[in-house]
Amino acid sequence: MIITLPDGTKKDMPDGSTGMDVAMSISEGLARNSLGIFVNGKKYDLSRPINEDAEVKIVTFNDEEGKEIYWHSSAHLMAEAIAELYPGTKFGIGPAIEHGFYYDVDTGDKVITSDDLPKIEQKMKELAKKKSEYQRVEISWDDAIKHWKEAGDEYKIELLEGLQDEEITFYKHGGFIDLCRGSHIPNTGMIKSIKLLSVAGAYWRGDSERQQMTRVYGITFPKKKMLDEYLEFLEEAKKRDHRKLGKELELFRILPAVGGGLPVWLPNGALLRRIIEDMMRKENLKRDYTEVITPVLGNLDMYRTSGHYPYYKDSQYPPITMDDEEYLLKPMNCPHHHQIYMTKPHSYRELPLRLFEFGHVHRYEQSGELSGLSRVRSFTQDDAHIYCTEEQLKDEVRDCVQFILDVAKIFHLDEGVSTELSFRDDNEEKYGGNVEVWENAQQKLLEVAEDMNLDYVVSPGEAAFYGPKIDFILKDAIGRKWQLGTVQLDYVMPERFELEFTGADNAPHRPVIIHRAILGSLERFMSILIEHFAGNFPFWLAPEQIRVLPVGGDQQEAAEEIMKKLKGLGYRASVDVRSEKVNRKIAESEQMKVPFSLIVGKREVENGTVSVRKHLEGDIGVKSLDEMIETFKELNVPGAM
RNA sequence: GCUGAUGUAGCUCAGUGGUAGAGCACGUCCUUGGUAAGGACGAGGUCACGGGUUCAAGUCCCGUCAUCAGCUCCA
Repeated sequence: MIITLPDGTKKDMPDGSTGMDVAMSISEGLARNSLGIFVNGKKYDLSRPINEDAEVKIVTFNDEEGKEIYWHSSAHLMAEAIAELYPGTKFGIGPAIEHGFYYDVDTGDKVITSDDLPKIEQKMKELAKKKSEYQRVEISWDDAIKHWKEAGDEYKIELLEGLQDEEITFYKHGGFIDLCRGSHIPNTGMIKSIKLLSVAGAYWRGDSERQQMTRVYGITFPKKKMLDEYLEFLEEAKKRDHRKLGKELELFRILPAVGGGLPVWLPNGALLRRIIEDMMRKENLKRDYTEVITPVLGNLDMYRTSGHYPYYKDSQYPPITMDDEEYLLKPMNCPHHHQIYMTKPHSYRELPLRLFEFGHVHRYEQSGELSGLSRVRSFTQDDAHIYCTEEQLKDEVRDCVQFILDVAKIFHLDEGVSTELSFRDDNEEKYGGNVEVWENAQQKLLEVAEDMNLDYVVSPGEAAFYGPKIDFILKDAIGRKWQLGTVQLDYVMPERFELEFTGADNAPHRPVIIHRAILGSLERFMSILIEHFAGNFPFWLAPEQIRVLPVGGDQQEAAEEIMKKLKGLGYRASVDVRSEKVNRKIAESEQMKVPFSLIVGKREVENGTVSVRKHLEGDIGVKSLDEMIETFKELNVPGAM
């Protein structure tokens, strides 16, 4: 048979050769590190014979698919350990996840807690050392059912019932056997470094009506160094947690007295937010958007017209009734903007009309969902609606995409931007508008993605009910991905609100609406920004940019003069005149992550200079104040670092 | 919303049924200093809230609220 490798190389190998044979034929090193093989796109164990001509791809831990196989096998190893330690345990599912794996287990009366993790971890290490081979066993459905009935595991039986017409396989290693599609790594000995991370409750099949099982999370690596790096990454993420930094840097607080999910902005945070808003306002105006302001309440009928009410009742605050009229705390700005569009007749000459607003909305998120600034009940979107003609649509979408990319660059979030095109799923009925219009719109989005060279994936079934969209996924400084900007096409609202413009033919036409947000919600964006910069904001963003520190009492006046001069030039400066040692003042300025500390002692006063300490860099020497002001000027620009 | 954990001074946290604590922050005073925390004294508490058990509750029980982890949800 002919085996074709990913680089196109063809190898003639005997029928029945295994993935391991293929790996061996390439190099011994590869054979040692391979975790699985894809044969004509299907996952195979390395020990499974290949019986036909095939295109193959061997995967190692460096491949996403390799990690998936490795962690899935690790989940089996953990299950074996749990089964040995807690006989009678029933097992749900145990997949690989983005970082590691989990297994849902039902240990009956004995509940596994985090205190038990070291013991399980230890057992896994013992079992791994045995280098037990993972063996694939093909079995009939009836025999499979029989097996799990004997084992008394109703979860596996339920899984099997959903697999009646499929090929059933078991995987066996050491003393453990599991219903599993595979594939797996050759043997448990390849799992070297093991860390169990946490336990949590999880519903069987994700259904909150059903049995809650214990989900045990873990991660494994082929090298200890990789585990150490991962644990370091977790530490780093913890250090950057915006909830912790938000408190330490006095940016925001969530006060029980105010309410869950209702953050209050402290002076530093309010400043930071206004800086971002001012920058965004300028960027919007530059791109020919016009700003509008609409109230946080709106007549309920308007939301009935838009179709938002009552479908999304679950996430809305209950309506307020006044003078026999019902009002809703607005959960989105769209209908308000449509009403603004409707205040006067429009000519095709006015289009595209771009309305933007820092729209303050309220959504009643489930209590268990609330988390810092990432998920709140009161937040502000940098929302905009573009009313345009079908012909203008593509250009407008392209401009929105460029806008998002430009802003990502300003915040240094432009490395590794990816996008998701959310399209309709023709098997579902939730969508408004007709199919051809959708097809056309989706085609346009695809074209934009292609033209602009976006890194994109298409996700059918992820579209909003009113139209397809492009979502942007940005990567922060430590590689975590966040969904931020979104551009959504809408053919439904113009119909519902009967929006019109007069064309060149003097006849009424329907505009198309683009919904777009660059940052999404200011709150969420700022949580990401805080973590991205670890609180070390660049000069132009820092709420406090410069702190002047007199060394002794004699320099107090000179220091105050400097502070006033800087403030006069528009910088956010302060002075620390307390009768503390300069060491102490420096320590506190550094803790608050102020970008520049200007130390003013006897020598500096005499020479009209300042001794400059830059946050994260330390003492950078004595400079003239004018020279520093030049530096500040260069740094006080959005995007500068 | 569900499961579990947590809730003590502004912050971080000790406190296993018997007089509410520490460090930092805060105030006053001393100290006037040179690149990450000088000293003394002082003030500060509805131990989240409500109920219960007990001679006695920060501590045990129940409920509520909030926070955290995970699940479910996120138009």
